[in-house]
Amino acid sequence: MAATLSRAVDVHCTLQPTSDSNRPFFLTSPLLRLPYRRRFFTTSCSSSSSSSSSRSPPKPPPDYEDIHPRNPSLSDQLKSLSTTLLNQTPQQAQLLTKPKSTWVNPTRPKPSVLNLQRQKKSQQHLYNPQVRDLKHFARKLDECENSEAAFMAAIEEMPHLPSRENSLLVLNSLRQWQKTLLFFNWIKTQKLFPMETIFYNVAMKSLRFGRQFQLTEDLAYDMIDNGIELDNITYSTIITCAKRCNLFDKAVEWFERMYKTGLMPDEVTYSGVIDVYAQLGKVEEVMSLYERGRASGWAPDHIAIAVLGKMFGEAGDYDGIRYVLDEMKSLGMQPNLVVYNTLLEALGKAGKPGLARSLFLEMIELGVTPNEKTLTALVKIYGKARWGRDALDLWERMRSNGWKMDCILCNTLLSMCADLGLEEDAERLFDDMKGSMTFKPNSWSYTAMLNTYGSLGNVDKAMKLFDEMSETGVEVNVMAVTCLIQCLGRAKRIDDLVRVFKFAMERGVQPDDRMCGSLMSIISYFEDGKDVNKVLALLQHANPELVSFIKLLEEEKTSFETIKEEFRGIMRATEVDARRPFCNCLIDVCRDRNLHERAHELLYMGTVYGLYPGLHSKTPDEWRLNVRSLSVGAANTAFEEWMGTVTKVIEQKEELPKLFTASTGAGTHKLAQGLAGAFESQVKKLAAPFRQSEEKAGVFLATREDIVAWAQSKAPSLAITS
DNA sequence: TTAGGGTTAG
Repeated sequence: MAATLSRAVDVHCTLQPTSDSNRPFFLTSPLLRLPYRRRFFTTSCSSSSSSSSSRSPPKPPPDYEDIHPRNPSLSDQLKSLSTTLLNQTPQQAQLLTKPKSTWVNPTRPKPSVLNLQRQKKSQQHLYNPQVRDLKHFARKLDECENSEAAFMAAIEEMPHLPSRENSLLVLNSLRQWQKTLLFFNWIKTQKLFPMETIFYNVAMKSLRFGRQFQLTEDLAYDMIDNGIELDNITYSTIITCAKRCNLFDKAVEWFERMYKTGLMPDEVTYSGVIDVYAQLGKVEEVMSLYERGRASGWAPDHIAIAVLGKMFGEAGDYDGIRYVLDEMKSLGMQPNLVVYNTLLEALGKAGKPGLARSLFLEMIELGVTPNEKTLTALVKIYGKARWGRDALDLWERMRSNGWKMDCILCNTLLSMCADLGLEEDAERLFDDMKGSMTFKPNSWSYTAMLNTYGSLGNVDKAMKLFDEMSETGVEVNVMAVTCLIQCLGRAKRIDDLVRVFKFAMERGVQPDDRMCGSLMSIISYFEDGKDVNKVLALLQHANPELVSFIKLLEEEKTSFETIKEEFRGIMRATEVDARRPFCNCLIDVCRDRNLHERAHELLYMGTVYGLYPGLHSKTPDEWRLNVRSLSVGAANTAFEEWMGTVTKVIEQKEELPKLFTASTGAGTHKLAQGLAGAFESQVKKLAAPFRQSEEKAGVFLATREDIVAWAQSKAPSLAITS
């Protein structure tokens, strides 16, 4: 079986990044030979543990796409743009065909992908003495019944003539998109003046607020049909409307259309589109657009910078965040509150609590007052990092400075209490919230409290709180139930667990993958017996396929081919975030039942499907095994597999590094709690020569010499042949 | 503040 894992590792490390031929025009253009791209996108696949390795995905198996559905490729999306559309404007066509000359010959214009001059809004807001009457009228229209008849009756009472200015004022004052549309159509039929772009733009803004993309697009087609000019405001409104409706392909489509008509985006439209790609996680495309804009002389503003920062945060990409900070420095830009908030959040997601703390201190020093979002980000970071002292210092600072709190911040503080096991602080805040007029505890607050009690094993308090939640009319949701189930499972109170589960089902709670994961982990606490069957019955209700799969794993005659096929089906049907926990639990279940071979097969499958990125990494001097995201059973399986591979390497007399390292983590993360201890006993069981590092907790080390001696002691034939 | 873009919760 050792060979299976080394096969999987090979799959990870032999693939080169995708070639330029598949990239859209702005990536393949020779215009783009810029530092960022060199640094980030030509990194060849390496097995080192540097952050670049996360950008070198393993070669997926043939059915990978089924399990990880992707958005349509950008090159497909932008094919028309690259091959035809841009060529339609002579200047741009020249840029694409003769790019070099634009750089070497300063007399030629600089390549441009955006208009540096932002579109001006019209300055026609003259003093209108009828403003009050018209706004009052708009309010009445908003309040009238949502039917055409009621609207037509109400419109009779328009206090002044529906002149261009008066109509525009009313249109702009309406809040409900239905009314905006009715009023828009009405003024159109009145034909008192020609409909200009601004009327469409105002109407679209209202439709965007109501997330009505189809109607927005209909208006745009109406403009095209009637020969009314679409300007940058129109396009950016359409694009952001599509974005808000999660119709990213539509956003790209309208951006393409804009170039097609020869209109150049200004910085607002441009950063809007960059955000579209950022939200799709298309980092390369974003950076290409960004760098091309920069090459055109664009000085990005706070909004564009925040878009980049958020994108790198979502990707957990610290190098990217550094790039954003460097960009700001070179632009001479001082971050504003939103940029600080975005970067704090990003640093949290990239796992850099210390840098987040420094950035927060810098922001305070510069006199920027944090808001609820700033504090929420920081509280979350300190909680997840288990930085108790920093968390409590910050909380104290919040109190003494009288910084404003909102419901999300309070709930984040409660979650932090759960992370840090601060029962009394949580109870105090929870009681304050109950007494507050502004925000009462909601299902998030109850869930955080259940988590606090759960993490401390305070089962009775958790049960009592759950009763209170059910009685006070707070929505009993799947997350709260899952927290309580975890707590009851750990306490092995299975009958209570069954009761809670049934109650939740009666209340209409829909089990999700996270809940199934919890049930499965509880199954792995027990080797067999009545309790397991009780939990299996619940899992059967929540996810029958999973129970069938567990039974299949337990049957000796099941072939590896069947396991592979069924595993694929299970993972395909599972939410991305729950796939690794599922695989971990399944491995644990197998090991508890002494099905070690099965456990290895599952680990192999999990590795092939990319559930354990960074499990193995190699440099010439050091081979590492990182089991921090694995359960105890999965970590033990991975360790056995690793040692098997190493033995094989010794057998084949291939080169070995000086040092072998296994990281379990030191127990700051919930999953890692106990992992180091469990790992140590596994090492002892195998008599493997790993010792805990004295400098770094949760790291185990072994030298080449020790490993070779150990392997030879286990298989004397190795010693004879060497 | 009155036609367009960015930031908070399992």
